[in-house]
Amino acid sequence: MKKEKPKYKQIVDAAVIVIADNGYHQAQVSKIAKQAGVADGTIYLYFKNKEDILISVFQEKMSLFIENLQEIIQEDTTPSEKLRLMIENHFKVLSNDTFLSRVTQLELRQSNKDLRLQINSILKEYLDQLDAILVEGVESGAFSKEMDIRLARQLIFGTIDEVTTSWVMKDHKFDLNSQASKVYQLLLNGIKA
Amino acid sequence: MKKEKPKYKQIVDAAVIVIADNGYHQAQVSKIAKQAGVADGTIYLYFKNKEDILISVFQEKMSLFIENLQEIIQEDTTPSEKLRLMIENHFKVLSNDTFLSRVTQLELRQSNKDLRLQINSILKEYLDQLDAILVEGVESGAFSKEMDIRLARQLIFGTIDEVTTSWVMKDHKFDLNSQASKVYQLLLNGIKA
Amino acid sequence: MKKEKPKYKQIVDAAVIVIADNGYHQAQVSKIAKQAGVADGTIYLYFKNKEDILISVFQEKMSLFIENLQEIIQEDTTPSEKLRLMIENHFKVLSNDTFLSRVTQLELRQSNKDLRLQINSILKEYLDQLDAILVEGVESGAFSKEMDIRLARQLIFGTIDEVTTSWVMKDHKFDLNSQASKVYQLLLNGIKA
Amino acid sequence: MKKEKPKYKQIVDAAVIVIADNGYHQAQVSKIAKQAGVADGTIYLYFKNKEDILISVFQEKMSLFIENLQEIIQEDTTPSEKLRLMIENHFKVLSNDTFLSRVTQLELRQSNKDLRLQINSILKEYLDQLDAILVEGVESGAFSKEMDIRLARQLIFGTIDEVTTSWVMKDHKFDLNSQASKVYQLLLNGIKA
DNA sequence: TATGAATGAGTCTTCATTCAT
DNA sequence: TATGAATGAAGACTCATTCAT
Repeated sequence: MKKEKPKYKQIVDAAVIVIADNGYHQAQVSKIAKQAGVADGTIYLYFKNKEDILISVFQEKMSLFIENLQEIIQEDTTPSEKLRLMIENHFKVLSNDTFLSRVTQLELRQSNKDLRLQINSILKEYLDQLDAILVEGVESGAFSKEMDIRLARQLIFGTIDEVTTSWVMKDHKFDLNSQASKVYQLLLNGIKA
Repeated sequence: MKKEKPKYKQIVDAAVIVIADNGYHQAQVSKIAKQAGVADGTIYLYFKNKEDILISVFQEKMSLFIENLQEIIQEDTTPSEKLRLMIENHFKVLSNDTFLSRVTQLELRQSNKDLRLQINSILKEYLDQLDAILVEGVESGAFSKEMDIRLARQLIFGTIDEVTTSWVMKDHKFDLNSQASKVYQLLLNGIKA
Repeated sequence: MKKEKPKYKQIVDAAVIVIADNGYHQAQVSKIAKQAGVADGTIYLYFKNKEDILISVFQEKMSLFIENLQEIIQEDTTPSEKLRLMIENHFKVLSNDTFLSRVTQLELRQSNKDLRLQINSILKEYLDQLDAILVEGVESGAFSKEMDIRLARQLIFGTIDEVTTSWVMKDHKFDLNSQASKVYQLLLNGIKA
Repeated sequence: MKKEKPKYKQIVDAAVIVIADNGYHQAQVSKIAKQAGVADGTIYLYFKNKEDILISVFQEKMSLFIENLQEIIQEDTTPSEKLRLMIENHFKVLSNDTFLSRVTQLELRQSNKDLRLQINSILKEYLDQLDAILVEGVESGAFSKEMDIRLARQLIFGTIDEVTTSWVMKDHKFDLNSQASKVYQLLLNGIKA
């Protein structure tokens, strides 16, 4: 499978760096190829077109969130604790890779509607995991029975995303990880029973 | 002042329609000129460049939120009630102009970092109003004393924005206004004392 | 009408020269623009795309044949004489413009099937004129009553085209005009009553 | 000799099919290799470059005409009869292989001047055979003494080629073989004594 | 002989902006 | 003020050919 070949990963990683450094609109295929140490044409042996590179970037990096999240959910903890771990994990992954955080919070959002629809469908898996936590919480009585799951999801994801974007736009000047417990507390208040 | 001349408004309104109809990347200056009923060159008598048009679009339309919000704050109501009215107002303004909602939630976000920084500085006035409500709420004892104002602002704005974007991406299929009271309740829970 | 603007003709004439000099596959749009003395982008104010330039070259230049031919047919002469004049005219037009002859006999034939279908539909008007002469000749008894019009047209056009192409491929080394009477005699023998 | 190796013929036959199916400009080396069941690189063990493949296609397939023609000429018949048999043979060979007819009449003509010069030199052998018939006819008194051999050759070849191309462009909709006697008659009239 | 992954040169087209009128 | 014809820079993608295995 092509995704397991080293050059595939080489190019995806190069794309993250080039986009973070130059911005989405200045991330030419030739720059990505140069950063990856391959010829321009080689890109097209692994990706259908430029859009395909960007989708793959998101797909590959999103898995960092999702894989961790699955471990957390499998653990034998309460829904509230799962939520806290999810927020901590989200902030930790992005804190550890400021290149990636620029790309996901700022640059990739400059793509057109088609690309964003594709990104959303990748994101869906993450949001589905979040929904599962919320449903479990309602059923266990930890979260409010009147709660609208979709709204709660938008509350949580919207807040996390806004906090993260703000952190990136302020050039990572404050410590994102240390925000986690306060964000958790605010969100938990909103949804708890 | 140039902003009061009829052609200035003509061009800004034309830009909203063209961007909503064609998307950000397909909103060429010549299309905006045609929609506004002026020559391409005339645009440059009123705007420095294309970016200047887009900033002006945001600036002009943002005032819809801010003017209403000021009336609300001036009213003699509790901070919680002000928050509720602000959410309702936000949803109402966007519900009334689906063209505008497409433009602010989807299309204008495809701009580059510089443009978004400018947009953020316009947005700041709106967020400052929100901060004022929050401060008032803390001082009056309605909102939690431990609350971090910045985080609370991100909680509120992030959630409103996420709900709205989701509504636009689902082609306005559900009624945004009717979400207001549930969103208010969730957010209030998060921040109340 | 856009075809009357000087730049339209400037570009068509430039295209003939560039194609004749460099060959069909080496006739880049930028070369044509340079030869025409305009910017690359200007080409696209007058032509939809590169293919449109090539079709226009054929269209504009084909009219040289057709307009002359109409004068000849309107004259009060016998069908045989009309045929003779048509052949002479064909050879004369191409003899007078060796650039054009390279382009029509060699270069434009390297185009893909779509373009050639378009060229054929332009050519049709010319062949219709030829058919008219043939029909008139059959009716007047000058040409054989058993003659198949389509075959006769292919005999005449095929021969003229082969003679001309051969002249071009031999770098115009012999005098094309002086072949006219012999070609006429051969063709007339083939079709006369 | 490499031309007798099985893979050589495999590749030439694959090229005919690929060109007929996809057109000259869409006949990439990799498609030909795939159709032939060999690796891309293997092509270059048997052919110098892509042009060499195309020349070989013409060379190999042209022999179909020439070998038959030699048998006809060796027979003890009159020059007029030889001409008739040559026309019939030409039409028959192409009728029997519509793939080949597309390739020779339409696709291979999209090649550049160099390739066409090479093709012409291969064609020369065929035209030389035709010349021999014409000379014999003049000497035997069957064809006109004033006849210009080169013009007569262009009359005959140009007509046959035009009829055939027309048949291909009309998607082989009429029966080419049945045109032979009428074409023969027209041509004979043109050149007979 | 045979493979096929890698190479990298080459080009059409768009569109924000200008400037002579 | 207003016009709109003209400008020209910039970039994604293809495919014939090579060469290490």
